[in-house]
Amino acid sequence: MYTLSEENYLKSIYRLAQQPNFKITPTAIAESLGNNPASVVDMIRKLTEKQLIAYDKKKGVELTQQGLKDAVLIVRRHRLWEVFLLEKLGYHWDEIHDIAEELEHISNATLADRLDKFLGFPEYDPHGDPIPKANGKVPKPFSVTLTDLKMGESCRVAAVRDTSSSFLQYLQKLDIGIGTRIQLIEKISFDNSLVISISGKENTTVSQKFGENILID
Amino acid sequence: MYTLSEENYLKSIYRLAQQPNFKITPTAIAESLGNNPASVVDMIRKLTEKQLIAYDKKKGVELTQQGLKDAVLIVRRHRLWEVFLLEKLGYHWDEIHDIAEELEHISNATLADRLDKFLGFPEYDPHGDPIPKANGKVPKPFSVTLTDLKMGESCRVAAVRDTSSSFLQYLQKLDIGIGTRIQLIEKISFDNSLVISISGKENTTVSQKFGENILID
DNA sequence: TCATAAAATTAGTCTTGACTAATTATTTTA
DNA sequence: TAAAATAATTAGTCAAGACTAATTTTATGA
Repeated sequence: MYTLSEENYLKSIYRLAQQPNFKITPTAIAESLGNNPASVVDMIRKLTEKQLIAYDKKKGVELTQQGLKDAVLIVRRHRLWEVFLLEKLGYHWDEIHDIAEELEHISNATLADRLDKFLGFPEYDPHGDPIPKANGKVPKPFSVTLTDLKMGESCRVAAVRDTSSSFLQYLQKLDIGIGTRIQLIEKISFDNSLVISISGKENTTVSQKFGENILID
Repeated sequence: MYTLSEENYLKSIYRLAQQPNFKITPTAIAESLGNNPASVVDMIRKLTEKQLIAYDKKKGVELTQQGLKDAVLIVRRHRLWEVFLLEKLGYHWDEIHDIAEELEHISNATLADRLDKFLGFPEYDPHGDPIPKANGKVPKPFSVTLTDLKMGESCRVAAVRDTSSSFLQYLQKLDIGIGTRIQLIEKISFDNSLVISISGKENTTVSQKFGENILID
């Protein structure tokens, strides 16, 4: 289909486009890929020529219909492989992302669909992100975070926003996974820290940033 | 680990080294990869510097201990993925090679071993080639072919030598797969064609070349 | 053994996708 | 609004890994 690089740019642009009202600038793409902005400008030119994106100084970068379709397919593959790695091969939460980064680029007309079937058509990946369907439809993502809870309320962890391994390892340490029950005990108004009870156990304090990265049901 | 290209060269050299008494020349490598000999010379230099191969004009190219170890691992990954694609995802015999060519390059310390376990530690891949073990040991390959059968004898198909999709598709047409029973009815002395009965059905005539590519038990 | 063919090698080029440094645009902010 | 800061872009470079064309080595066979 496309080169490794092209696919990574498409995916990165797709991910950035998930943030509502966010203007996708060359710098933003550069940061998300760890590349130099100059390199990004080159690739923007290339992808524009291939009609996968449109770039307008005012609006920033946008995926075209074709670009969106392709990006969604890459994300679909990534998330399906994550499910495979976790459920079938027994990897941990924080190990699967990097491997899926490589697996997602394997292109074969029916691979994603066969894998999807083999896995039982999962709707969400192990990080709770929605897995695009074969027809390109994307299940609704979770959007409420821990910080939206009211005092005393409890919830189930549905997904996480940050997927860095430092965050995922922190979660592991706190014994938090998909489905874990969390109750909000107190909000510290000084810095919006959250005092929570995990699975009914003793209270733990976490930062606002932490809370914003926990999506709940 | 290494670049895509480096890995492909290693694997190609390993495959060529399987043919006994075969001198691995730049031209041979070039042909097996579909590359230009000039490109091969460049890569021979590079791999020699990395101490993965040794090149001697008299002896040709040989894998060093390290090179052999790495090549075996790549072949291990390739063959394990082939088993996965056939057994778990339901691909056909002739579709899996090309996909495994991509999957084999995914490097993660434990991926091959986890996959191996998940598949039940298979000894041979769907083409009947031995799957190197985690410790680098390679199960004994099959070495007797259809042409070694005596008149009237029958056998089981254990593997195939040629893995081109034209051959594999021909096999599919003849309804021959791993495990299929074949009886030798007659050898035509003129051109060594073989008259065989597949799974006890009516007789079929195949060429000597065909027979040499069917490994049997 | 010498001429010819084949193989190996060298030299130089190309493309991809990165980079740095320099320049130009655009935002901020004082 | 002008100066300063930030962002975007251009120009030029680099490495990997392929190529072609030319040259040198090595084999082969008359």
